Amino acid sequence: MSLPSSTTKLTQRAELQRERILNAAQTCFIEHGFHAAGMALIAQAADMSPSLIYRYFDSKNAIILAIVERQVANGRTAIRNLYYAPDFTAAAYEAFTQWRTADPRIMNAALFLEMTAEASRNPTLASAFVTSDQELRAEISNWLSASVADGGKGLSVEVAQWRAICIQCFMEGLAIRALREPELSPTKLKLAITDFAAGMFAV
Amino acid sequence: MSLPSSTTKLTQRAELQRERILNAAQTCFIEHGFHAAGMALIAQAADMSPSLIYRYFDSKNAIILAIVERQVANGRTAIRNLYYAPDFTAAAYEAFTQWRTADPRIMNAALFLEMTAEASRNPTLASAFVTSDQELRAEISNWLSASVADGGKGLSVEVAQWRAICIQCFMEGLAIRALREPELSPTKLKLAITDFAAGMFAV
Amino acid sequence: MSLPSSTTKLTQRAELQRERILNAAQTCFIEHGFHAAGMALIAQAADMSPSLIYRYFDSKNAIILAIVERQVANGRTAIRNLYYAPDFTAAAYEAFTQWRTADPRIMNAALFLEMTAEASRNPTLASAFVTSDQELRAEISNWLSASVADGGKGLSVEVAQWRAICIQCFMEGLAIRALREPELSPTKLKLAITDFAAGMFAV
Amino acid sequence: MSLPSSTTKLTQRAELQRERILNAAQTCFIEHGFHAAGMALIAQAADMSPSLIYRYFDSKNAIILAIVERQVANGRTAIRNLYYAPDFTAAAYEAFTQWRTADPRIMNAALFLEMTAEASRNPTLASAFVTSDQELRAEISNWLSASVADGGKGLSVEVAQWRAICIQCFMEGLAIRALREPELSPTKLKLAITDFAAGMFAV
DNA sequence: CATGAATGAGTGTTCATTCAT
DNA sequence: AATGAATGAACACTCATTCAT
Repeated sequence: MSLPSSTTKLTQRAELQRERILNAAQTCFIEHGFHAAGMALIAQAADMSPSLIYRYFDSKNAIILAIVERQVANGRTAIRNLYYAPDFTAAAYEAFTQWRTADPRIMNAALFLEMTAEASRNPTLASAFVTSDQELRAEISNWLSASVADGGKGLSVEVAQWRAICIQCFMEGLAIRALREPELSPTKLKLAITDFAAGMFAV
Repeated sequence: MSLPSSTTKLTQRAELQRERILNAAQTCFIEHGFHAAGMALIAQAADMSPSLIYRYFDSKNAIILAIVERQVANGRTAIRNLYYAPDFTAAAYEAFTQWRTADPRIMNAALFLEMTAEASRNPTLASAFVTSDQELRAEISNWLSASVADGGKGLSVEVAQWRAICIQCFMEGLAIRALREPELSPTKLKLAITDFAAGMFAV
Repeated sequence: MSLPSSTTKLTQRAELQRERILNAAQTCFIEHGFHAAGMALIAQAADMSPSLIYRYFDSKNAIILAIVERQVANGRTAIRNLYYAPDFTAAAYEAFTQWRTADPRIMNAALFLEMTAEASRNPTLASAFVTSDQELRAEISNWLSASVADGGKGLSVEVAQWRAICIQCFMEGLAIRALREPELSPTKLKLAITDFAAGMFAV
Repeated sequence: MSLPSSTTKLTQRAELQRERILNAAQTCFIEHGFHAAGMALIAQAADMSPSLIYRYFDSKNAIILAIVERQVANGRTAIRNLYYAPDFTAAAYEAFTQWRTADPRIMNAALFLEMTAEASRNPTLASAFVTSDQELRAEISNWLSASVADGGKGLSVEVAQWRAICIQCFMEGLAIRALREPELSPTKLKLAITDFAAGMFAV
């Protein structure tokens, strides 16, 4: 029992270091952008030497890839918060707010947009996004078509599909608003969300 | 008469050169991203030497700034196409399609997102966007609150304000969709737009 | 006539720079070896910035390749000195001496050996050497089989072929001696050369 | 009695480890060259961790030095094969062949040349070679001047000295041929060797 | 005895920018 | 107006070496 734990510990340490690097990198990427954040800066943020990073990641690109993967996973939980919430407007407004956090566990808007822009040039990213976005939308669609008793909105399957697209566009549009107009009046924004939701949830 | 015309000609030529550079730069930025597109590449695309670019722009950053400014202006005309159009769905779908063009007169989605992400780091950009986006939204709002006879939707001024926010989010959300799921089913997308518009235009 | 000369001048300058770099690189390679001579050192020796080197050569490897090519060409003239000379012993001894010069127009022994060793790992080099060495040997062979009246040694074509191999081995063996025993007694060495030549030139 | 044996065992083990490292290093050096073969590669070839190597050698340079020393010793036995052999031509041709083996007990041509080139920059190496090469040549000389009854060639002591130089040059020249023209016709090469030997062994 | 973790100095290379012509 | 030549600072990355365990 002690030996297995020892070997596990080694792997755990490595995993811990990887996460430390990813968090540092993410912070740097948010603050300076993918390219402007050099390995030296990331290393400094992770409190280690640049060379050590290469023990855990093959290249800077591998770091970016790893962050993208992690964020794709995080994205799903972010959406779930939306339809598990009792008050859609409040939840969506919080989403708007959170787009600007630097918390590495939560998707950051600048990172999201830069990743998305990069997808138009990097096929690997592109196909990863296609898959993940379709799955995400399917989940939204399921929620909309579930019965009200089950916490859904009771829409027909067909309608749910269109509406899922609308909601996805709207929520991601909020990311852009969050970056370009962070001071956008909360009152008006909440009214807008409520209005939008009313249309989307109408049978 | 000859001298003034000569100086005017020079200025005209200068303006022409600036535009040639901006067009070349924009193409390069779309294809490779802001940082990966080097001055050498831009110069080649503009069919001139890199040094000559510095006669017309102080730095690479100034080029980016100029493109942003130009695009801010273009953005307005893009939105206008929307409410001048008889068929909103068709117009919005065309907007989705055009987000991916490389035509320098039309806003490109990758460029738009990269610019937006950059705004979170560059205060100059940020304030430019705040102003331009507010103006844009005001225009949408005016359209929505104009009488049907005048080509508007006859909404109350208050409601029009919220709806303008919704429409802005939705249309920009389409930019993200255009990049991440370019193969998204046109049929479903059009249905989604129609559905969304129905809610937005309802009195 | 004037314009062509102008364009020629530009090319001449570039060619001059290339040669300046090659000479500097060769000196550095001789003094420190291929790998230990960094671009910074070469640049310093050429009295220019490291980046400027990249205007004239694609990579450090391209520089090495260029030096090899140049030396392959030089090798031929070196051999020719041998059989144009009235006194073979004196000429061969001078060859021994010159193996250690740093003059970039003359093959240096350390460079020669390092290039040769590298050939066992780099196929491009390898095939370049095969060709050049065969041509070189053919020339020696022709010399040996030419009539005495024509400055040759009057050997049969067959014998000349073997002897050319012997001479090539011997002369290149001198390169190794020049490096490992630079203080080798000139007297004994000359006697050795004379003795060797007597055997080689005997009908 | 137990303790001494224990320490002896340790020393034996240490010596074994050193040889394991040297063999691994030599293989790597032959395959990749001195500089391109990193400590990590050598360690992997020796099936141990890079850090452990430093328990047995002070530095990478020390490993190179040790290999050189070992090869200096091996060189002597290689030459002995030559004059112990009944058929000089066959023996010399085999030497040509063996210049390209990777067997760490036998001198490899690429290694030999790289070491020799290095000697022009490293005085320690240089003086080691001077000594060893002189001894080697003395041995050849003794062989040539020994009576035919004793397996020698019966040459005068004076002539033997020159001829030894010739033979050394020729045999080492074969190393260069082996690297640059490994496909050199065996038939012609053997004829060349025979011809050369005839001249060398003539009284 | 043996290792994985860690580092600092160095590698070749790129690129926005300046300047003489 | 226009260019080729030139540079310095930065880049991602490597590697021989050390050290705690």
